[in-house]
Amino acid sequence: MPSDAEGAVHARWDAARCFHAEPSAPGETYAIFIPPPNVTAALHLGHAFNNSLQDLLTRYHRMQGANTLWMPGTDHAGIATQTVVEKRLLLQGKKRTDFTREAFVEKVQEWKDEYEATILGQLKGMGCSCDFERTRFTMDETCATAVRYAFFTLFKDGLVYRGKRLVNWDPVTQTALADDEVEMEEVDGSFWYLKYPLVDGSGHVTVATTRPETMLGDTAVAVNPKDPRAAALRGKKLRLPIVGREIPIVEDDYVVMPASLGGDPADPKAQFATGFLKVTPAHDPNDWDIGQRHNVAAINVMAPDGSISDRHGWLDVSAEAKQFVGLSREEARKKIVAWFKQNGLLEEVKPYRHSVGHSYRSHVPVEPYLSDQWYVRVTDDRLRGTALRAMAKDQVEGALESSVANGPAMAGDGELRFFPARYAKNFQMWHENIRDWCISRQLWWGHRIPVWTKRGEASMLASSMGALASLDPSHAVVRAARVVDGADVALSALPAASGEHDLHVCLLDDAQGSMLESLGFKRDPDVLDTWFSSALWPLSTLGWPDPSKWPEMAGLLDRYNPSSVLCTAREIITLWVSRMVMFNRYFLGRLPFKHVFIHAMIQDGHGQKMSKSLGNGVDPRDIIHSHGSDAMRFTLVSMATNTQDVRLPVDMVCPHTSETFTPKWITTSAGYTVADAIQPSPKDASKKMVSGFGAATGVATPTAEIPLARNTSARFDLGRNFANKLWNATRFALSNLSQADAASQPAPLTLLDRWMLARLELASRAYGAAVAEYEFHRVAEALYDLVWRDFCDWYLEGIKPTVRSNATQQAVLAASLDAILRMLHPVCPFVTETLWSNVQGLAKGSVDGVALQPSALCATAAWPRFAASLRDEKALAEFARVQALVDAIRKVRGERQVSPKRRIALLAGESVRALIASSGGVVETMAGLESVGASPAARPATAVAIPFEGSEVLLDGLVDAVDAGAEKARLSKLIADREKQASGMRAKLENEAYIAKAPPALVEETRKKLAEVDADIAAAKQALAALAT
RNA sequence: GGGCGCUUAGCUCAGUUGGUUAGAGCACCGCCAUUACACGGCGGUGGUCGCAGGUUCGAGUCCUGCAGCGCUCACCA
Repeated sequence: MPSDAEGAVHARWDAARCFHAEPSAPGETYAIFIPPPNVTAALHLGHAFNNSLQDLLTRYHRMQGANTLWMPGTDHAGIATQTVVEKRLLLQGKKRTDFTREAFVEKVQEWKDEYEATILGQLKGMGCSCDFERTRFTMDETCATAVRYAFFTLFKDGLVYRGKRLVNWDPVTQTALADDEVEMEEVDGSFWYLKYPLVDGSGHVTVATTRPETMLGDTAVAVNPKDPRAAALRGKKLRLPIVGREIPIVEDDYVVMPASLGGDPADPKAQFATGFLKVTPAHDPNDWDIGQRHNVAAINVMAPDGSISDRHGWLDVSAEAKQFVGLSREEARKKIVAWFKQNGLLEEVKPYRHSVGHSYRSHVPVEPYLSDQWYVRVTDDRLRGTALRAMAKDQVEGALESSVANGPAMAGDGELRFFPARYAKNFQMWHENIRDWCISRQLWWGHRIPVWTKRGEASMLASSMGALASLDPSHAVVRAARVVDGADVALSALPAASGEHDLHVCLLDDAQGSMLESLGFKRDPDVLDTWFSSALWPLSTLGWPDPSKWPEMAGLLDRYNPSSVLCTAREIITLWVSRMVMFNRYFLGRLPFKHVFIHAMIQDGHGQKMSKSLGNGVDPRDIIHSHGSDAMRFTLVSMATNTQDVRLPVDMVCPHTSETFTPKWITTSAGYTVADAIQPSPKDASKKMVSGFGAATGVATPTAEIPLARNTSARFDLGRNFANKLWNATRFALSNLSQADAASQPAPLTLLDRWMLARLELASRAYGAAVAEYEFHRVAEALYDLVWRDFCDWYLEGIKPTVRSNATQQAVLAASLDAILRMLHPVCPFVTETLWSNVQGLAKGSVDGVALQPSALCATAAWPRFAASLRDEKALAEFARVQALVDAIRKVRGERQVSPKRRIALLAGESVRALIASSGGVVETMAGLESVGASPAARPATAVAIPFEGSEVLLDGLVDAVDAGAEKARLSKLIADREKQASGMRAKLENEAYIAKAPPALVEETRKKLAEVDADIAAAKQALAALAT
């Protein structure tokens, strides 16, 4: 089996250091940064797919002579990794807070070490030609230096700020989440219609809400100014029930009017709206905006754990309201509804199904929560604008807004190109609607924010300014902000200011940290969003900002940034691609990569995304185990079309018997189809195994008796069969080359030889074109047809009788084999490398027009060069006729079930005999001919006729006696087929509009084709008539 | 709700600017243990290209509408 040798092959590559990039080496630059996989878990097939394509690109360009770097590494994945580690600790009955921060980080570090090793092992197992000597981790020293410098620079430049904003708050893990870390889930809820009385006793208004508990923080009620009731209410105030707070009625366009009062009936909100909207700025993002517009207060009534609290900004707690303080948000909701009911202020309750944001981490509803967080001002033109200006002009939809289009020019403007092009639109729309990026996370695992803060009265802070004067401004930046609203205050204005302020000091390194702490400053406990460090990946992996600190990184930054292409899935265009473009351009003034290639997603057999939590991800090691690495890669490459996600039906392998079987599927409560946690062995139900779903969800833990089952998929048979075919073809070719006859002579190139060389030249061009367009399935297709259809089915079969005595043909065979191994190498590196030395060791003649530079390793071999002279159109056309003739004869043999051993005589006219002669024996070999003769005057009784190119070809000796009935049926069917074809063409030619409007060449071709088909019909009819007599 | 994509043979998918008989692999049927390969060879069966309109000499391909599926962004009155 070809896959046996994979380990040995890897050892040879390592020994030769053939994937190590040296920036000083010659060649065009070709660089790829791996999308660093999260260290949360082992890689699945989605990663295998992503990396197979990157390796194909890398190896292809390496063989083209490029100076290549494929930069590997892993991502610390802040929230995700901390979560998995916390879950594991929970199984041991421990919580994060049972540890010190340092001790906990140590635990996470252990997990990271384990999975980083697993991931790198998987990459090697897949044959990835990464420069493993340069492997980075987003939290290693090099990356940490880059993160620190980037944050410091952004802070200094005013692009990082502290803001009091509503964030997506996870009350369980008590951290802010980025917008994209919130998952929407459909929830059955209710609409509660609450009455708020007017202060003047003249009645009430009714508001509708899905979250009655937030009413404690209401500071206004809004009404649409067009609402007919608005005028009468203008200037009036409401008495907020329970709290007793007097709140204004404000007028705002945002409010949807009920359908009955002229609201748009198509707007679902108009169906249930009352026209009055309670405004709770501290607990709803839209209300926050309304509050800003009308200058009403934001009153936070919740503690960070989501309970009702009077200690986080709520001061006017009435005696009536006291009973709700301390309740969870769920309990508070029930009790507040009950209170309204008791007091006759609950008008109505309607059931309502709507989607609610849930934490992707703890899966509880996210609370919009007012808190202080750090933001990157990505809305600034220096970030957003540079990203938009980077786009290739022809991929921009419409025109960029003029303020962006007229922004400062920069290297790389207009050079960022997406493949497929439609994804450019995603990128553009994201930036056109971008909002500032919340980058602080209340976690322990990550890059800690390098800001020290002291809070106090302005005058007190001003007095400690003196001590800060000693700080080196190139290593420390000081800023002040009002606590009340987070607004920046100039340091010079601080002494005159009043009220509480924050003094923030951002440090480039920790050297001055203890000095600040002795002054009463405290370091921010939060860490940065994972994507902050990911955004720097094309910079940090190359030693930015100061490569001189790491001697082995000298020259990397200038050589490999910008890189050639980023290969990734569409889901992270916004999270990652955008931010890399913004940061790379901001910090370095260039693009991080010129191309963005977005590939399909790998789904399971039920069309579901492979996910860690579902456990439906397939480990590439399972597929390597069942099919081999090359087979996996070839199959994945062949599935890489640019429109369609890949659906992969997955089977299970019984660990007890090694049998492959289809597991029992179940549907989870969330509606996913997964393999039941425990599966019985197909032949012996007493033996059991655990599925990936069982292991991932913790429903079942694998043990020695009930082990984890591997997965496999019949889809990979394609690749396995292909690798096997190549293996056997090579063996056969080698045996012919080593057993050449002593009398072997040079000879002119046969048609078959010329055809094979032309096919190689053609395949190489098709390959290059497909790679340039990132259409990888066309690469697999070109290789499959070249190796299997052309080389094995026709060339190897065709040369069998002649190759041992024809030295020229041996040279062509050896050159073809050598070129095929080279071309196949980027897709199937292991089998080609294993076979390589055998083929390289051949003493063989050269072939004119084929340049095959010698190389010790296939991995470092040069791409085969084919002269344009090999592009022999005549040979291609003539051999196509040979194939058509052979096919026609084989078809009759197949239909008549003639034994392959049976040799037959062919009788035909001059042109067919000339074609057979020019084929150099190929027709005789492939069609099983014993002799070729001229058409006789009298048709032999045992001859069977086939029409070919408009004339009759007789096959004699095919059968002992012609079965007239069967022959009639065969010929009649053939005639019917051709008649159908002819009538279609005839109809066309009789259509005057076709003659008049279709291109003349096409009309001419139709005429020619029709004449040929008609001739075939005539020949077949003649044969039919001969049968009748 | 906005955007994007998909719907082609039993299954998984190709099908480049509209062009002559819509392809592949698997599965299925027949023949073949022929000296590279049964993970093989040769031959075959199988599709009114989601539905309804339109443009065109000509539509799987372009346009409009509809239906279903998926992804993504937005949305908790």
